[in-house]
This record gives sequence, structure tokens and C-alpha cells, in this order.
Amino acid sequence: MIRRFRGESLHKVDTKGRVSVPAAFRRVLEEGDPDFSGGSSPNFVIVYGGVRGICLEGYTISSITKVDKLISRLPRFSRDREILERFINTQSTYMQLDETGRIVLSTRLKEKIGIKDEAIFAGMGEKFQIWEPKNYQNELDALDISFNSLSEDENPFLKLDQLKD
Amino acid sequence: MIRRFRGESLHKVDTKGRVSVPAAFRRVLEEGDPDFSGGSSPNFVIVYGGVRGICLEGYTISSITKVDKLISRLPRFSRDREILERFINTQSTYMQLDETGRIVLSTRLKEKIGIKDEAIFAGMGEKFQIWEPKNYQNELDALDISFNSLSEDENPFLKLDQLKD
DNA sequence: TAAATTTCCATGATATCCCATAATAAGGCA
DNA sequence: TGCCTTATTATGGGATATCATGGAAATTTA
Repeated sequence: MIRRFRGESLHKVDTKGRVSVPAAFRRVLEEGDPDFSGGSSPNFVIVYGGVRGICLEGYTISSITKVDKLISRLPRFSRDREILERFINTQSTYMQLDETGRIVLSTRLKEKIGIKDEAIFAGMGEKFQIWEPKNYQNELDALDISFNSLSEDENPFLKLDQLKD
Repeated sequence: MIRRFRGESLHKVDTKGRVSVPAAFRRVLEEGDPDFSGGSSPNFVIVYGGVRGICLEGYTISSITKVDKLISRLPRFSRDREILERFINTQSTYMQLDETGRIVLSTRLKEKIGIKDEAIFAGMGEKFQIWEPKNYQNELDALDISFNSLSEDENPFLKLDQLKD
């Protein structure tokens, strides 16, 4: 089974910026780090420049590597490549879980998404997100509203089954 | 794991032109220098003639070697090759980190990109860039603007998924 | 020898490691 | 099924190492 990021949970952020990563997510990070072996702690990547820059996004090494490889296939000095590197590489950072399953969010990262002393982790399949709780709730509310006003043929649930394999 | 240049950070440039290279970048430079061994300091290359000449670009020895090899494949006396050699070889210089992880930016290099007493380091995957902070912010703003005005089929993120595996 | 460059040492700030504890979950067994 | 024992989790505090930065001394260069 390929484990994916699922579920949501609330965690304390202590004065040093430390947060526990949900145990379920740690399993996925371990499986997604080719260099991980029992005893060590998995590495992964946090992207903070995301298209809307309102939450952090965590990727396993193997899924970010996929993205990096695609980018590398663009001509080395092309504008497209520069833009993508800027969003994916410049606005991201390597992270490593510590022995107790925590990471530290630097002051800078906390400021980026407005986190004080609590953070919500949200599984999103191949990635997970870290939100400031209120912003997260707003996001959910916004989704609800826009979803309810969709016409049938705009409904993503219905569009899902129309994709060709 | 093949470590890439990721993240961005602001550093002071002192009166002698010394700047700390971000610790995370030092790791990448060490891995990318075939002659590096603990105890010594890694060598790397700074290109200042870059395509737009507005920032400096740092390459590991192994990634600049890749570029050199690509250039070598162009016909020896072609105009294209001459131009590339001019930008990549003529307008570049070897650098070595000192014991404390700093480099010295010569007056000439500082003038090239308009740096006074602060510099931004930006990871770009296989290379990193050094910017004068205001110019960097302008660059980000310009990217944001152009990014937001892109039509769906121009969006480089979406184009990524269209690349064939 | 004056100016510039490199080496060496010093320090505050930040991040990392190590240990501790309480809460929860997971098992095992009568 | 209920209770006891044992992992695993989430969290905190203090000690230690690394990083970014500045200044002085030593060395080179012109």
C-alpha cells in the first residue's frame, strides 16, 4: 500500500517553535524518504511560497524529487524554469524530524502563515498543509460556500469520473 | 539524497565585503565539490555575467561542469559557443569558503549587482543567486504580477504536468 | 610602507540534542 | 469485558553545538 497524507489535527507550537508532526504523517514521510532507515529521522521539504502563500506545504523527498525532475527538463535558462525554481526551490526548505517526531518552525515560517502557538495539520494526499487554525476554518467555510453555489457541471465531484485514464 | 539549493536568506556584507553563505548552501557546495574532504573548505564558481546580469549565480563544481560539457558539444567555432563561453567562462570566477563559512565579494562583484551592506541568497536547485535586497523584491513582485496575469495554458505549474514521463 | 587581503579569535543568537513526564493508545489476559 | 501492563505520542526544560557576525593581528601585494 502506498500511504498518503490523510486526516487533520491540532498541535501546540512551543516557545521555541517546536511542533509535533502527527504520527500518521511521520509514517508517510519515512516511506517517502529513500534514505530513511530505522534509527534515523526522515527528511522532507516544506514549501512556503505556494500559489497563495497562506499555509505551508510538506512534501516527501520522493514527491518533491518528482517535481524537481520535471523542472530540470525545462531549458536551463528559460523564464518558465526560473519561475518554477523561484516558487519551488527558493521558497522552500529542507526539514528533518527530530527524535521525538517534531520539527521547528522558524520565526520566519511562523510569520509567513500567522501562527502563534497552535497549528493545524491537514493531509492532502501527496502533500500535507500546516495552517493557522483560524485561517484554516476560514478556508473550510469559503470552500463550503463556493461549493454550494456551483452548478452541476462545475461540481468537481461529478467531473472526477469524467477523466480518462 | 541529492541535496539542492533551497530557501532564501538575508545576510550582512561587512566593510571588507565578507558575507556568510547560508549553512544549508554550504552543505550543497561540499557535496558538489569532488575534491572536498572534511577539514578543507569547498570550492565553487560564481558567474556574474548571468543572462540578465542583475544578480550573481553560484554553482557547485559538479553543476558548472555539467554546463561546461553542454557548451563543449556546440561546434567549436560557432557564434553560439563563443557567446556562451563568454558568459559562463569569461564572466565567472572560482571562490572558496573560508573557515567560518564566508566568502569575500570584491568591490567589482558588489558593484555588478549594486550590493552595499546586505545581500539575499536564493536557492535555485542546481544553483543559487545573490541579490541586492531591493532588486530581489522587485524581481519577486514582477514574478507575482506576471504569474497572476497568465492564462491557464501559460501557467508554468500546469505546463509541468503536461510533460510526458 | 600603506593598503588590501587573509587568518585567527570572540560573542550573541539561533538551532539542536538529550532527558523527563503526562496523556493516550495498544495489547494481553483472566 | 474489564483491568492491568506496556508502547507510543505529545509536550516541556535545560544543556550543548552551530551559525552569523564583528574586530584585531598577521600576511601579502603593489
